[in-house]
Amino acid sequence: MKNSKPQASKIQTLLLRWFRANARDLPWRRNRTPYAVWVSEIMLQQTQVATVIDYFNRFMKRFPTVEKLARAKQDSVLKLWEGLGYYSRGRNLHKAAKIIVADYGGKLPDTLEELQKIPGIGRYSAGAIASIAFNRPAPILDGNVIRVLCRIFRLKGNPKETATKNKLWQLADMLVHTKHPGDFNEAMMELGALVCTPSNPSCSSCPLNKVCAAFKHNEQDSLPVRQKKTRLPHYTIVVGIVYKDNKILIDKRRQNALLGGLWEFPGGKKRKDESFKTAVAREVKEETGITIEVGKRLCIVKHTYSHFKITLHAYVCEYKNGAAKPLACDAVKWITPKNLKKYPFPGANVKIIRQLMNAV
DNA sequence: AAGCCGGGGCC
DNA sequence: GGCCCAGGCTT
Repeated sequence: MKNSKPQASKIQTLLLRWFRANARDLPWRRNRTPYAVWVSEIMLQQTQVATVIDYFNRFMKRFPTVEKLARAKQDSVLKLWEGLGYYSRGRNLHKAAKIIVADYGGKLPDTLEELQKIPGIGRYSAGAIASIAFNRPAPILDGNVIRVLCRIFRLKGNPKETATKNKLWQLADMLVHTKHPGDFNEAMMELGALVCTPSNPSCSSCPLNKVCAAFKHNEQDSLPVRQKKTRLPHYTIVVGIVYKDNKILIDKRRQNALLGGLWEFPGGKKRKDESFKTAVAREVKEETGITIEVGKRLCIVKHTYSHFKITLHAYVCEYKNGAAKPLACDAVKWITPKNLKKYPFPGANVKIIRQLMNAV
């Protein structure tokens, strides 16, 4: 580590020069207000730039200020988040907007410590907002920076482990440019996204190839080290499209559950010892209390999450009796088919809705 | 420290 | 089909 200090200014100079010539024109770089930086950083958590752009533009158009966001209904916020994933980000962003208006006079705090008290803002996002929006010399460490640092310094520890992560934070802190911290941090991420990519990095055109220890030893393809893969479990899910007087029953998932706050068709895991139709009737009864008659299967939908896979079997059903109540969910509602698009649904349910519209 | 939380881009 | 992504929260 003793030799890395003298390299810091060289790395800074090379990287900033490269960034000024190669930075992408991104919506959140047009007008770097703290609010815009904050929204973009939350959306960009574990989500690629290309995916975020349209969501960011729609969100900023609908909620141009923190006050507008604070006054919004959660359904409106989640509707704009539909399809983006990690919905706790949307819920926390909304919750945080209310806190910022109520406790911070409508202005985002400008220190690392205060920023990390805001829901949804951790060490990375606090550093990103502090450096990019407020020009404070705070380090950041995201997937891109981890990869760049592991290669430049030829770090062979597992980045998932705390000891390695601490070393990386230390390096990021040592390197961050005092006068241009935001540009430097963005440059590190930009390099990771465009040049120092996970596979087939463009080392020959990298501005840092002269100072990169991994490149020197031709180890850029094996760093950072990654851990072993595990097989994803698979579940069979049944759902009911329950009709009553040309209306369909939907329920709102519990806030802290997977896909919390989103609406869905009632259903759940099929047991091994029961038929599909029995499973649909049982799940709908357990969730909403009503009795139904299960009709024909509408479609089969496959969907992969981070930690498991599901195959969804959707059945068209007819309401029989009982009053729908939110027994295992936060709310239930009978809505007309054309109102389906007004509610936020998980991706797998959107696939079903698409099939439903095609069938009509 | 480990598990949980989505969906899409890319190879 | 697997890896990765401008991570944070909970236990």
